[in-house]
Amino acid sequence: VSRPPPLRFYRRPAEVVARALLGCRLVRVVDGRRLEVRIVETEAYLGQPDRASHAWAGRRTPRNESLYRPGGCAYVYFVYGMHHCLNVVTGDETVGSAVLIRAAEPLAGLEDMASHRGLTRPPRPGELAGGPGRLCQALAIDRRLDGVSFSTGALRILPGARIPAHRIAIGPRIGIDYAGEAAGWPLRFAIRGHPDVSRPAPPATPAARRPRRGVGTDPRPAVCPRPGTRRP
DNA sequence: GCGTAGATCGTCT
DNA sequence: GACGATCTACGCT
Repeated sequence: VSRPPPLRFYRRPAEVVARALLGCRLVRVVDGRRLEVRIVETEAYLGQPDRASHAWAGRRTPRNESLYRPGGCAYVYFVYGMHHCLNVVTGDETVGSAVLIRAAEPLAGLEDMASHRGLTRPPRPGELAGGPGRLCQALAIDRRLDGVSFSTGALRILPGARIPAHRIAIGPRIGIDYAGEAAGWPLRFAIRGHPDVSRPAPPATPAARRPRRGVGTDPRPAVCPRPGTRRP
């Protein structure tokens, strides 16, 4: 009944796609078994102008080659000697931009996901796919899926409920303190208050804001390039 | 609840 | 030879 989004869905600026992917479903077929999750947290990486991006300053190596493909395919990389991270490539093949899938809500195949994660006891909220490394482990995603299309095959994206703006929390990205000015850019998107989000979301209204860690509390300047512009 | 350390290796300098 | 777009266990409050 629901088909993959058209390729033009992906061939837009990364921050637009990052927001649009919230609520979409991710379907993984492995060993003939179907695993399904709903995307609840994403981060945009803008490519050349973005110091946190693997394509910063036009960097291009065998590892990140998939970033320089047209939007709509996967970029999977290996970090910290033990974890994989899944990205959705965005824009056209000159940009090097992508969206990191940070967290998802398990919908189907939870037993298999728990098994992939090495869990014996019942999973607590966020324990199966709350975090980029956990998500990849739960869905058995590794470098073998680097470059595959999200429209066909073993890893698909399907449309989901559109998340209204007031349900979306926006803040700086996680784990990129080395990125200078880009570290403060508001490129992390999450469904506000969702239990599977990898870190706390801010209060619903600015008036209710209290000192707290998480999306929306970083004091650094929130400035990032507008789509199509460049920055030194 | 919070902060910190250690794991572990592909990749690029 | 250094360093991660991370996760977990552990110690302390």
